[in-house]
Amino acid sequence: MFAFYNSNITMIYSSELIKGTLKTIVLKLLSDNNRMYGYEITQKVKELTGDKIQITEGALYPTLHALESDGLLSVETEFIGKRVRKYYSLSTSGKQKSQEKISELADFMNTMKYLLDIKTA
Amino acid sequence: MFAFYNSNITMIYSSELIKGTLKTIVLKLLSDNNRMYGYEITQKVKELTGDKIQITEGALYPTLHALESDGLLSVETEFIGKRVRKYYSLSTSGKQKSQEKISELADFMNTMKYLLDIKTA
DNA sequence: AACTATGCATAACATTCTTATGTATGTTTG
DNA sequence: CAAACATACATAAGAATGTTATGCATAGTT
Repeated sequence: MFAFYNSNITMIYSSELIKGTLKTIVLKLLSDNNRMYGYEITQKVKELTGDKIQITEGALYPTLHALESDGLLSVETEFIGKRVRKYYSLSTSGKQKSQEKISELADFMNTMKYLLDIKTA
Repeated sequence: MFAFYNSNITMIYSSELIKGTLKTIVLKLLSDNNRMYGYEITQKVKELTGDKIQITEGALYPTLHALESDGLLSVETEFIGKRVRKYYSLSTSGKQKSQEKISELADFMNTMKYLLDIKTA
């Protein structure tokens, strides 16, 4: 057996950290890319994070559906050969929401950075 | 009615962001402070974050119990007058775990900062 | 006397993931 | 050319981890 199985050579973040950030990540990517489909989003995140963040399909697709039913995304279904592909893009309210969520997360991270760095002794 | 009800004058982060960071926050505070009790932790976090992060008791106490049963924390019960107070401090493995979780979160935040800032167009 | 703060605890519920499973097409490789 | 891998969607059961509500009790403030 290999002892490297759970090593940090490629550190994948413990899943709980991703929680709560997924919607923001999706909205951010869509605000930069006009339109994307689900599988593309998973690959883009992997690529941009050097495999550190891997979005599972079980998490992504329900999230996309939720964002859509909240009116933040619009969808266009296309066929590549016989295979379906669903392109998502931000609606007007989605663009606004996107900015809000990005700001909030950026602010939160500053706060967390402060919390982690300070010595409170 | 007041329109300021949900305003951002004092922006409290949407709760989903806190998820997954609570254990790390607790471990960090304990690594800086030798020993602390639950209520003190909630107040310290409020103070350090300018009320932006408010840890609820319903989240904190179960978390402290979980960290304790994982052997990361040890407890000393004291009485202030007639009122009980439970002081928590890091065990040896808790100190190690604390460092790991802090590193992971710091790394995660760098990754997220990159993800949020970059333009992928 | 009433209200607020300190200090613990737990239970019902909600949210949001993971893991597993399902279906189907397209591409690469031994 | 068969098997394996990659692309592409979807959903359901279960786990994890919060919120909200409630409960109890003591201490301080108005």
